[in-house]
Amino acid sequence: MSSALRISEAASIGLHTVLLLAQEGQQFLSARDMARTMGVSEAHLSKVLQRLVRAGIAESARGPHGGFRLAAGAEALSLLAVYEAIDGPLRPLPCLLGRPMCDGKSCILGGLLASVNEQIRDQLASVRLSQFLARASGEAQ
Amino acid sequence: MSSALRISEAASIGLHTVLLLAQEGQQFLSARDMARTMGVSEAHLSKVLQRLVRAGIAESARGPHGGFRLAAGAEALSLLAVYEAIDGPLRPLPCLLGRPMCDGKSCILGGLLASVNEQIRDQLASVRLSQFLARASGEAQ
DNA sequence: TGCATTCAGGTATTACGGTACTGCAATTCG
DNA sequence: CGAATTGCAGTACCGTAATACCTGAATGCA
Repeated sequence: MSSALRISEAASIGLHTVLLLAQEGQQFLSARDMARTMGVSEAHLSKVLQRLVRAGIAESARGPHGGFRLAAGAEALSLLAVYEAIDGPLRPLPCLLGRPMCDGKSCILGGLLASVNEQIRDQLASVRLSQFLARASGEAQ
Repeated sequence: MSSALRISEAASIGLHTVLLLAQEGQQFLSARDMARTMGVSEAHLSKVLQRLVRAGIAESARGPHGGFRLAAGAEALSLLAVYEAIDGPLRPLPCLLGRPMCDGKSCILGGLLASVNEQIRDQLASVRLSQFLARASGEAQ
């Protein structure tokens, strides 16, 4: 009974994390530091970071002075790619389960929800990580 | 890891139910019939119907030949009102929990998600139940 | 070579949504 | 007028999924 069209907290953390990493450039950031910066639990963040690494969006280094940074070429990625790396692919959202009622003709809700979904997709896809890149060398955006 | 921007099944059922009721006009529809029509569980539908009644969107009649129908004046309502009666108010969606990071300046994600949310709101608010009203007296739409 | 640091994976816990059950009111028929 | 049937209303249970925790493995430095 609580909320609305929900985006998972994990996805939110992931998006913010990627932004942080982009701002840091080649520098490594530890999970602990990022957790403090964002004010989220380090445990939860770690899990999200694992997803990003496995998806090839970030890369990790262990040991002292280790941490995470954006993988090479990740600047070209969109926020949509990041989102899908965490929460899985963005579903087509076919209406509901409505075979019996909404299959034949185009259900009003189906059309409506589909268009909303398209808009979300477009918005996420239109933003690239390169917009937030702050080069360590000093070259501003 | 499963889905995406999610709309609850309860909300979907509620929206469809209201459409069904609108098409039926003054006639009462039993929960069982509607459940069959939509292909959803009667128990779950009942819960949704309770919400609609308490919100003043639908009205119920007990006993034989009872059921549910749209409340007087409900034709003027929008799909947004129906949605909020079921899933609660549509949150402003402030970003995530991001006080520490996103409070001061406008967070990029906050702005993005907020605009998406606005679009959803507008879409839902632009559709009125009267569009689906089929008068029992015979006057076509 | 040993120790401190940090990531990696698996495991428990909590919260939410969905489901099922039981109770109450109204109507209709005998 | 009374009883049984019909159908809504509220409550309680259960399963799933998201979140928080905990232990282990690997790396780099002294």
